[in-house]
Amino acid sequence: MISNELLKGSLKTIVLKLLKESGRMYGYEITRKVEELTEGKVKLTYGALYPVLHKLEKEGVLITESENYNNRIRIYYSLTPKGDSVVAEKLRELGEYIESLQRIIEPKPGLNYA
Amino acid sequence: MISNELLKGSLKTIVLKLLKESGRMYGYEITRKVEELTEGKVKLTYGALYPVLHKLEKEGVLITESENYNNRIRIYYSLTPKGDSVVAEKLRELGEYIESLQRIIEPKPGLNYA
DNA sequence: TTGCAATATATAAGATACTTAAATATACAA
DNA sequence: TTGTATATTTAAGTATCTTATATATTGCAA
Repeated sequence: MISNELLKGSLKTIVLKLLKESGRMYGYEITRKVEELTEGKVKLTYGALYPVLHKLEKEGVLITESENYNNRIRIYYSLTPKGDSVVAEKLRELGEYIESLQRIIEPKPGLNYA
Repeated sequence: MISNELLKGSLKTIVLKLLKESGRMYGYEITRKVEELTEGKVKLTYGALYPVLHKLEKEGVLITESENYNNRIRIYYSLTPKGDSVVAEKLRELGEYIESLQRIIEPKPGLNYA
């Protein structure tokens, strides 16, 4: 059975997946990337994103590197080895959930032409 | 942009979609149906389902008919005309969200073989 | 040179959704 | 008579997300 956490949000999984793909990213960059990938349809709020990043760091899923760019602080996040397995599991769960949703909401071909 | 409500849950949409398809259903039946469709992967809890049904009724999205079956009360829910348009909108939103999620989490073919 | 948009992070307060748990009640099988 | 399946209700607690505010720099346009 899919963890019920998923019912409440896929934010963590999204963040972890992007970090897995990009190697490392900073918070602001993550929000940009999600907007870009979804053509503006999904916008992460900072009030949701940063607390999640901090939490994942506390849990040992992410590590940070602070860097300066144009006098602006950038805090890069990347996956720890633990993070690698967490993201794999989360992706599996989200994939299953999407599949389940599609089974529920997609019209059944056999019924459409009945 | 997709409503952020969706980030927090797709339960309402699931319920409305099933009612749209079946004409009318009672609460317990909805939980069975979801389990069946998802091969046990998604289980609705009563503590979540019934409050949602009550709320949707209050909002004029659903109407109820109480019936007796084997001395057990069954409260059948069905969509009102307002419910018909609500479910259409919710399904559109959920579809868009699923599509967005897939764009984020699905491996990009071009990158896999690069 | 003033003001606004974009960049970049942080966090408190509030709203909402979902889980867990407990209550009630009938039918049927072991 | 004990347990499982059916059927609904609701209170208390937790977690997540939104909204709003704060801080600070860069760069462009008025």
